[in-house]
Amino acid sequence: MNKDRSSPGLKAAKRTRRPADADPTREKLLDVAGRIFADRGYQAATIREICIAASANVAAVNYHFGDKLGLYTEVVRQSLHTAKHEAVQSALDRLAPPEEILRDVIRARMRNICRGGRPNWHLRILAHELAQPTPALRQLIDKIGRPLANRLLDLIGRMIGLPADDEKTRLCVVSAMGQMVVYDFADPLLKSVWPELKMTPEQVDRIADHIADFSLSYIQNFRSMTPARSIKSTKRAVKPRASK
Amino acid sequence: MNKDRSSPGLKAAKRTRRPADADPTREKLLDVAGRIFADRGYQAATIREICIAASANVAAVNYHFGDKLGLYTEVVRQSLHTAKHEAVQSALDRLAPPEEILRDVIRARMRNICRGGRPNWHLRILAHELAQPTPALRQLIDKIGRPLANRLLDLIGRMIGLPADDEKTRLCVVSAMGQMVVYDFADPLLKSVWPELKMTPEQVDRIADHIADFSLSYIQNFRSMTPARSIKSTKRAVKPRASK
DNA sequence: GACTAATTCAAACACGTGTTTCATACTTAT
DNA sequence: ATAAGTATGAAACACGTGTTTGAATTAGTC
Repeated sequence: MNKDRSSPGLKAAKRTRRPADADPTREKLLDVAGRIFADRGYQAATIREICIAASANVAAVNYHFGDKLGLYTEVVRQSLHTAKHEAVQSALDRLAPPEEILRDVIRARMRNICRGGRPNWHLRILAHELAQPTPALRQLIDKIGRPLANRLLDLIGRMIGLPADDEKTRLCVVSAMGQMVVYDFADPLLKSVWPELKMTPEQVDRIADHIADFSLSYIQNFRSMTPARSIKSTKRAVKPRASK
Repeated sequence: MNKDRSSPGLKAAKRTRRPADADPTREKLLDVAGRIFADRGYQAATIREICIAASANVAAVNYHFGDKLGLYTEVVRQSLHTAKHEAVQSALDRLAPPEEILRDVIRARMRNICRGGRPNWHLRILAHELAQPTPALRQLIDKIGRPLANRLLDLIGRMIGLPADDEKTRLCVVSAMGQMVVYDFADPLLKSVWPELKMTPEQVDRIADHIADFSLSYIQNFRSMTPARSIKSTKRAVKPRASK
């Protein structure tokens, strides 16, 4: 509790060597911690393992970040400010037919799962947070989960002609997102029942296209299948069971 | 390592009171451990917490189950032998049109997520296992994940007229399963962007029907959209973009 | 080159964990 | 009632964890 040490973890001004912002051990620590937190989770990851991998002393974490949670939240904070999620956002800002926007968003999101063959650790941290929440979960939801979901609600709501907060709109958004997130959550299960799944860039693009096709098939036909629904939207639309 | 104690954890024959199979503390321990393991995960759950909740001594776990992992694997084993997943299996065994089978399977699976309002802890254990695998993961995959996936591959493969191991068939199965599992994996995220999601039995049924409609829309139209594909199956079918 | 602050290091600390010990109460068969 | 095996209880143990300490080392400034 007592922070009588100099503890530059919250240092406001470092006298020298600020411009390059290159504190080698601090950077190395963040880099290594990101990967280790991502595949072990916050609790299971140990400071000693991180420090050994970063060739740093155990006390380095407490010196530079205060404590373990400080290191973790800084890792999460940096992962949010990275350009990884920008592709998804920019796809949503494009001026194009909604079908194309949705397709591009799905592709951008899918490409984020694997970055050059290896799974992107930014998303695995979210997976761990959902299983075992830490104080960083709210931050993650507010910064990436909620904005994306809200934009998708608007987009798909327009496509099916229902308000964004209609239950049917939400169901469609969850259906679309569920198809995506299963690939970074259920990874061990997928590998087990689908050995050919290698997540190469080409295959990831095929997956993205499939998800877009799969989703658009229902979304694009929804309007024609629901006869003149009132704007206030009752609970459920008529079942589009046998559309043929 | 040395098990010189009597250690009935692996006891083959208990002299008395076998018929009722009612060892109170053992049963209580299993019951409590199931819930605690389910929402904390294997590592984060502590033996002391479990024993306090079960009004048992800390040594009870080691006495009845050998060690923590023994308790956990027994919890998992019992959760597999329970009747929870039978509804899903029996739905697959029905003699009915494939569309109805798929719809019933989805409904049975969705109803398993929430058992009377409260989330079913059997599935939350799987969620934790996928994030932080333990030796029990393989068991879970082999007993529930793989069989269900294989039957769905057959079912959907027949519906779209492609072999079960075709990439397109797998993509469709993952799309269907992804829509379901997102509801027990991304629970905190869903609650955040969809406050009205209460998972009442009625709403769960609506969700299940939606997932079935959403999936069948693509699956049922797939055949008519792919012109006479060769049996060996090229990589991708023609995009069913504008089916109207 | 000396002084000062920042940083690193090895060691120790405090604490929670799973596990074990051994004494005690209990149950059952003789 | 007695003896033997079963189950429980409180305390202690061994170990890994995050954290702290204080000295040693480095880097920057005059």
